[in-house]
Amino acid sequence: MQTDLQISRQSATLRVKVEETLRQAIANGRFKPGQRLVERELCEMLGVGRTSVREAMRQLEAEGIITSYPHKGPVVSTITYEEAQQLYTVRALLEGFAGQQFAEHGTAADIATLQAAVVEFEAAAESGVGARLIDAKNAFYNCLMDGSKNVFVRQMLTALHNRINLLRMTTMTQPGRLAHSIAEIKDIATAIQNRNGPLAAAACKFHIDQAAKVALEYLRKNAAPET
Amino acid sequence: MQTDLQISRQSATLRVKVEETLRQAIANGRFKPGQRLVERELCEMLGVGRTSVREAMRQLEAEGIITSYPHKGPVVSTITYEEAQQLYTVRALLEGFAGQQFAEHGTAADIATLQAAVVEFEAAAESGVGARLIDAKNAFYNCLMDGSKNVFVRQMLTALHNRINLLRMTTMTQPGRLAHSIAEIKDIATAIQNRNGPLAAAACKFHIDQAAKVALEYLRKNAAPET
DNA sequence: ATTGACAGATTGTCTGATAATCTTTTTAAT
DNA sequence: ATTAAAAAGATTATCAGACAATCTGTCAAT
Repeated sequence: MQTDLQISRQSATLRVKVEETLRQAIANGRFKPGQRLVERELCEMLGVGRTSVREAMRQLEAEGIITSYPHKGPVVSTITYEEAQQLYTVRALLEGFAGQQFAEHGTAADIATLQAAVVEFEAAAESGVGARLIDAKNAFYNCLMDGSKNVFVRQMLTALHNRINLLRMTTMTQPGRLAHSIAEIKDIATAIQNRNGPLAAAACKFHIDQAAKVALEYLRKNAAPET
Repeated sequence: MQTDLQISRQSATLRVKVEETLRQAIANGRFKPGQRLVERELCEMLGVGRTSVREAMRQLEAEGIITSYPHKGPVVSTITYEEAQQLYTVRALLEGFAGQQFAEHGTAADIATLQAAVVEFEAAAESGVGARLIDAKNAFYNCLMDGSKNVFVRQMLTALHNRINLLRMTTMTQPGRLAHSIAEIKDIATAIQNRNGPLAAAACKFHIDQAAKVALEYLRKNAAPET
């Protein structure tokens, strides 16, 4: 008797699918920050009615990845240098917390999962396949977020990740950064495995701060403060 | 030439007004947690079309104050004991951060505003007028949030406050709690004024932890784990 | 008591229409 | 020619009506 027999869950209201599609399209750069999202075009492009598109917009707007001005319609959100700074700051705070909680209250199974994610991350890095690396990274962060044992922290971090993605600046593309990144992640995992809460928090913060440094540096150089 | 001359903000698309109205109605208990929000009823009640109501729903859903299941419609969110715990935990974390930032980077003007808020809070407490007390409390927290100088922290804390409000349990109704509350708030303000970051953070955390203790205690007693 | 069919209620989604508002172009005045 | 005012065009905001899909409760049959 299998415990998990889910029929392909076809339901998931159209609107949700639209949300997912658009979120994805924005995350992978199909729609770029600043770009207008014209209702009618989206309807045609997606083959759905205005209702679904408009409701999905409200959701994405609430998530912060699109911004809309009354009577002008939505645009993909842009992030200023200052906002990026703040984004990374609060991310460091929350992820540090998650790391600490993980270290102090995570189950053995949680830790095993985290270690597996680290291993896969290394393998992915070695393989050089971009998509695999991204998946591995997400798996790691997902595990870490769950470690907080706090739904709200998870929600907030997910939202933050989505918004940081807008920077379209996979900090890992920076030469040499990847190696450091791996080392930092291993430090995090190690601290957690050793049940050292404060050290885990510090490692998380350090990791994010390093990523922030690279991203902000890049942002400053390619500063494009448009309207 | 006045720098701020806002005409009654007539614009604010209908949808936004609906959001505000409903948020308010939920915050003050007009709609109680668990209660269904039937689309048609809301339309009649508010005198607006389904479009506006549905889009407002998506917003409130994203904020977490309503929850909706496909084909069953939205209900005012309920909060379990564990969720309440988590809510207060992350609130303590963020408010602690805000307090620390305030102490370390707040301007003299910010501090003056905070002090004024504290004074008004005391006066409001003395006056015994409930509404005034609530306003004063909000003013204080608003000021504190701004002290973080971080839009995202502000957004997150606002969202958290809205959700905690669902508990419909103004921790201050607890006998004797108000006096403690005032003392704690004064401690926060003092630490900030002394530019003592860590102390300010600790004071904020302590304040929230105390509030959490009262709220959770109350929740446990009146535990009503419905479906 | 359990099952199954049926009716009623409500949501999900589409379409068309109209008003409100922004943007651009054209026209008019200096 | 330059600037201001007016007209046109485009897009959003909102409503209303319709229909399918889905949930819920009722009631008879086993």
